Amino acid sequence: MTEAPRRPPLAFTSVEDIAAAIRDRGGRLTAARRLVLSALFAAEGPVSAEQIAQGLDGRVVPSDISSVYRNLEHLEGLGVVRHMHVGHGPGLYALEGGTEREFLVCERCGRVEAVEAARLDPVRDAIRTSFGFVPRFGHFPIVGLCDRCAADELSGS
Amino acid sequence: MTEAPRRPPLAFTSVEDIAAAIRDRGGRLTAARRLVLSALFAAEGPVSAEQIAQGLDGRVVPSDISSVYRNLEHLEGLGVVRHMHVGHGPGLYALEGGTEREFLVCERCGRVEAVEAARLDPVRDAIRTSFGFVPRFGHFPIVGLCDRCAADELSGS
DNA sequence: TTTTTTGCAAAACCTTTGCAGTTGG
DNA sequence: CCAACTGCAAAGGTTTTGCAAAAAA
Repeated sequence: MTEAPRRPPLAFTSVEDIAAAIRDRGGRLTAARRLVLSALFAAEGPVSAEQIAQGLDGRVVPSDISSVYRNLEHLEGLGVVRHMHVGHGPGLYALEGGTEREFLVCERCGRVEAVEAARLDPVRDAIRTSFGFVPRFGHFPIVGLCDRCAADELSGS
Repeated sequence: MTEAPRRPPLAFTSVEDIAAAIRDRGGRLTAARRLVLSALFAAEGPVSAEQIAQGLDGRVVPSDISSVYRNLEHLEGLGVVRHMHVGHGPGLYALEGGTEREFLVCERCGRVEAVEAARLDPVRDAIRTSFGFVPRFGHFPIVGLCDRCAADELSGS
């Protein structure tokens, strides 16, 4: 036994694809919900609720922030979305892609790098073996210095 | 070369011990500042600014929360204190002890386990080798399940 | 005496909640 | 039609800031 069971990846690829999942659970595909989903599809990485509400710099229609929060929460319950906390700012939301991903967050430049979850297996194993502790990087990702910033830090800063 | 240089541990053992460090930088050892320090010495683990302001359940004198925040920030600048973020709640503050410590935070029961920083070297190495990313667990510790909660989770939940 | 620090109040920031009205199915 | 949802406004929790009064050196 080396790895804990990993939940099956959900491979949603479009808003319509998600519609069924929403209705299956008694939910409704409203305009506001559609909007949150299209924002998440339009975003290239994890984004804040406020970025979504403001329309992602013109890429989608702006909307009410409390509805955005409620919809993100709803979609998270469906397994379609997840959120994580990086640094001092607001939480960041992303679609749960078809592939299991974890994130490495640079605390210096803010870059958020997605990595295949499986590539962190040795790391999880090392921590479990040494401390009897099972790390979960999904909600509170690994924070540190990306390659560029690590290099900068060694020289001048 | 396997490890990044680690900042020299500061081995403050009492409030008076820290007084010199404060004055060296033009700071003053006021009653409010003394109070924050004694709260940190009295605490058995990382505590929130509000816990300190409220007097740590009667163990120290209560004080104004904005002064607590300002003093924690000041002491952090001196290298005497550090803070970390665990879960959704307020930030937690602790004295920078003589030994380098990192923390493992259980996202289920809230337990904060201190571990010797050196014991995480293999973990840091693995991440740096695989991703060219230098993790720093000081400010955003490793979150997951402690041994007890991991066991519970496997059985009933 | 001079500069730092305090205590209070108010604001800022992120997120949640109450509610009357709207809408999807 | 009716439960689910919306938009607005208000509140909640954490942290920061402005400012006149107090205190350390």
